Amino acid sequence: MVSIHRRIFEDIEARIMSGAWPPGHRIPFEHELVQEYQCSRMTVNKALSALAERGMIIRRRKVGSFVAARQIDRTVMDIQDISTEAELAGHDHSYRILMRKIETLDAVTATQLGEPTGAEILRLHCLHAVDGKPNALERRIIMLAMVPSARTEGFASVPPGKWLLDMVPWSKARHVIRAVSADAATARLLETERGDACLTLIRQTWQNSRTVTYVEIIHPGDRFQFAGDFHPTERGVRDQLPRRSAS
Amino acid sequence: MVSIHRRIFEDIEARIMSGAWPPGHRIPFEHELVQEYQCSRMTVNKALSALAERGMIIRRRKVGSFVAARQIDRTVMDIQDISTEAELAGHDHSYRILMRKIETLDAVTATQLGEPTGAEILRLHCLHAVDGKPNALERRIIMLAMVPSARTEGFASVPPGKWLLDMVPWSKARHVIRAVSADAATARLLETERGDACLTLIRQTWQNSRTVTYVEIIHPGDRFQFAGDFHPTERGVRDQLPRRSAS
DNA sequence: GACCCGCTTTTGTCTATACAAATAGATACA
DNA sequence: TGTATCTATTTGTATAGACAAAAGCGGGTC
Repeated sequence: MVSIHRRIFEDIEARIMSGAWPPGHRIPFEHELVQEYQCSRMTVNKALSALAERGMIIRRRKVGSFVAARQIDRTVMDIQDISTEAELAGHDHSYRILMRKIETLDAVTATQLGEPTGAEILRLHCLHAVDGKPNALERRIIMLAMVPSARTEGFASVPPGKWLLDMVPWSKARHVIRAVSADAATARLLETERGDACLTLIRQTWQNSRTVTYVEIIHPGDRFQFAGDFHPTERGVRDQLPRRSAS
Repeated sequence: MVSIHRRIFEDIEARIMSGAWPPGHRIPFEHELVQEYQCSRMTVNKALSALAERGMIIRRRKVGSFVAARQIDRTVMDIQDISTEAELAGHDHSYRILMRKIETLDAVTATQLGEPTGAEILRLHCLHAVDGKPNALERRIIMLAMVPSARTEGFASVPPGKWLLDMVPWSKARHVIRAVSADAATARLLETERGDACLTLIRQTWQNSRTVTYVEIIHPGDRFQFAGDFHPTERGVRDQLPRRSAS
């Protein structure tokens, strides 16, 4: 037994997804749907508001509701913690700390991070392995002002990524994915050849516009990829005017 | 002037984002918020339902509402059409068709795509340049059964990616990002060195579980990257039980 | 024509009320 | 002890009615 607003939502969603109602098509007015489904306007309103919130339709007073334009240009990527990912896939994960050093931010890195030069940081290098084979090299900077407890944490039993996630509240994250060639040191650690293509994920995490941590995770290109699905139901909200076509 | 349900939503969101209400923390009951905001329960319910829909909180009857566990593992990536992307950034975009051939699916590719061997396809190779410099090599397969009008389209003025987007309804897309080393032919076309790291985007688009198009877009690694932001407000919905801690 | 005013339509918000569904916890019972 | 049942609490859904806000449209005036 599904609720009425859910049924209205799904009926309309199905018509949009199938292409029966193309972008720009006018959705029936609330009072029309009230007639069709024999329910109150609040119920219809709830269904249409939910569709609008998901970006499937655009609503405008006095004008009506319209199927939103398609967007293929946004996709939701699963970018997980390495240990979590390995566990989910049923693989064995291990890691070891290669370097752990407290220092101050040099000018170049400071600019790159948008933080003041001289700020105290913890620099961590860490090698991850999945099923015994090197899978990722993690190079991390933790802002000690934001995470004072990192000063005494040895990360012996919990990897730094996971530890930080549980420890520190954050409000924004930015990811960048790059392809780079392995330099000699990286190749040696990842047990691959110098010059081989590597997939690098860079993640910077903020809390209230102050950096919490910055990390580069370098994966061997022959053992790693990122994947993401896009369903039109997840389309992002974007300002767009309804087309005046097909009604 | 913001609406009441919006204000409740934002107040709670702010407390979650700041870390004042950590994961597992119990949100006040609806009747408590009714008291606090001096409004009806429907209004409170709307705010809390919206928070639940966004995955910020978990609600359970007779138990209450709780701050959901943090998820950093999903990010929204902008993966745009090459020409659109260049235009947005104020650059000049051009392309030329390297190959355009109608053939039938061989067994290997058919399996890879999950389509029947022997299906008629249009195979397209296309080189994109931004500000005169090669920026991407596009290798595309279009299923002619799904897009019959592609048979006669020359793609002289509209690049295939854009043309398809406007032409064909689709219901699902899958993206994969990989790092690969350039082979000799690719390197020559992209004006880079053989063996250089390249960032490859693979996109397969379906309509009702039938493939519409499959494309590999190979970017030179020194001229390209993907970026995506994650805001906790956009966190995905996932089944999780409330923790019994902090109340 | 350009501009302003008021009418009408459509969506947005809110209330007070009602009952249903889920379920934790208490109670009765074998 | 374990199990079935009852009860109280909380969220989920729905209703009818009301007014507000946005905006297209037409009419009137200059």
